[in-house]
Amino acid sequence: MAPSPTGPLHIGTARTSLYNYLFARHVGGAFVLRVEDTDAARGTSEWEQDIIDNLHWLGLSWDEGPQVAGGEDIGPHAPYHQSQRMDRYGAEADRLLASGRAYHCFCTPLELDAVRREQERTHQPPRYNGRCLALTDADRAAFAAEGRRPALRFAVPPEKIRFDDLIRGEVEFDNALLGDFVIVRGDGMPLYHFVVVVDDEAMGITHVVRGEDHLSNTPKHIALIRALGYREPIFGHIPLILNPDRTKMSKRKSQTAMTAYREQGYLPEAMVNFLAFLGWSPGTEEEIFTLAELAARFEITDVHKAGAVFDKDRLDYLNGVYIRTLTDADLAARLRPFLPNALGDELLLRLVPLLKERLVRLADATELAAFLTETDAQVAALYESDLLLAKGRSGPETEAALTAAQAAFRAAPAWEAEALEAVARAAAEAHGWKAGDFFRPIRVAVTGRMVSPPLFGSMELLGREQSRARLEAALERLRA
RNA sequence: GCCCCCAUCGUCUAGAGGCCUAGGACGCCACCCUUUCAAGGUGGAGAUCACCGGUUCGAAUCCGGUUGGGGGCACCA
Repeated sequence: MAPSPTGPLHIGTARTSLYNYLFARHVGGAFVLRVEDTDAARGTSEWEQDIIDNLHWLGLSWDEGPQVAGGEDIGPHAPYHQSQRMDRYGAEADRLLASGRAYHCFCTPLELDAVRREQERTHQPPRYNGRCLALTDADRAAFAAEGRRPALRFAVPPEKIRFDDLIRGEVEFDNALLGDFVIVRGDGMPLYHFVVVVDDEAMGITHVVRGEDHLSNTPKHIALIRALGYREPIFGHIPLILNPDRTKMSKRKSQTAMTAYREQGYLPEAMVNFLAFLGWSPGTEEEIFTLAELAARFEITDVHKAGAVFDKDRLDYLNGVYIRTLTDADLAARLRPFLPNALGDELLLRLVPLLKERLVRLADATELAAFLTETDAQVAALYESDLLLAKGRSGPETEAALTAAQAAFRAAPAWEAEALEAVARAAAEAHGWKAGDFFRPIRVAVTGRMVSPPLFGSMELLGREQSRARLEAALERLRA
């Protein structure tokens, strides 16, 4: 896997990494992480940090590569940062130049742009016109004297390239349709298509599993591989993850940063399960799998060819499923970052059973648990007196009901959910109200909200004093 | 424009010539359960398998074409 640190870990990159991981684990191979940081203008170590952190968060581990951002690379072919492998690229570029498979190009961006526009105007394919291929030594000397720094272009052999893709089967391209592309910039910086090929050889990469957006780059890579005398790896191009409108998933139209999902409280287990099924299925009706189970079942050749829309509803569903399978202690620990410190660990552990079935994302707990750490005044400020009214009931009627409830709670044998519920139900019946109607003003008074965790459990956790005080405050509000 | 890839319910998918009057899941609808919200249970709507031809006794599955969609064509990765 070779991410470029030009932004936070993208959902698509995460899925490609996952497939690489599953493939490598399934066949007993090595999963290699290489950082493609040749574009210094766009990449930052901050992004590398984000990428590595989130890959780890998903549970992916690699056999070779940087184990921590900024740390030392481990593996037999270190370093795994392209920015640290410049010597090798230089040497291989020289080889290509010496053998005549590549040549210096002195065209300026302006000139290239003009040519491209002219080609567009005359409906010609937009490719390099080969002008500098025919340069004489004198021409080159003249350009150099002008101060022009030549880029190195690969002279693409005009031949048909075919390869057997792990997922798509036999694919054929005609490289005669390609222009000679730049492999080293004028400033000496080697470019993607070139460094990828050099590194794959140097690192002994046998299988390249990447996004379908690279399918048409592959013939360039193969041409380069042949020119350099390298071994040809096996390629597999996985389908793209799509926006709802079926275009390639993008920041513009979807939430693509893995961090954002993590911050909302998606579980890595759910994300992995979800991502794995975007383009692959075990062929059965089972749908819940751990990473290890996926690795055991994953067959790269069963991966689909068509793109898959990122269906957030399904992710939400899966996340809920995973949350419900967590033990209370585990869920409490995972909930910790989403709740205020004022909510103690002991209280949190007692709260968890009340929340478990109600959470889609961990972050949903923030609102559901807020009533426990808000002050009585804050809670009272959350609602208007109208909110206390059960459907079709007046203020005085509700006041009477709430007064009856208050009295019932005072007589409760213990401040504990079951006892509270029993007395409340009895009071509701005595009052002639349906339980649901009777409970509504209590809920609003105690939590400040119409939606809350189960009422009596909530009151138990809140405690006798605060519950009574909030009930009293609501009563005052109704009298006013 | 050129090249390449793709095509089963709204979405993710099962399906490798007869088991398909196309199965599951999400979402949606209804009902049940129910203290709100959920969760759970039951049921339902939803796909002439993009279309047209062919091969075959038989095609969602094989072949060809059409249409539609997507991706790529940088001194980005």
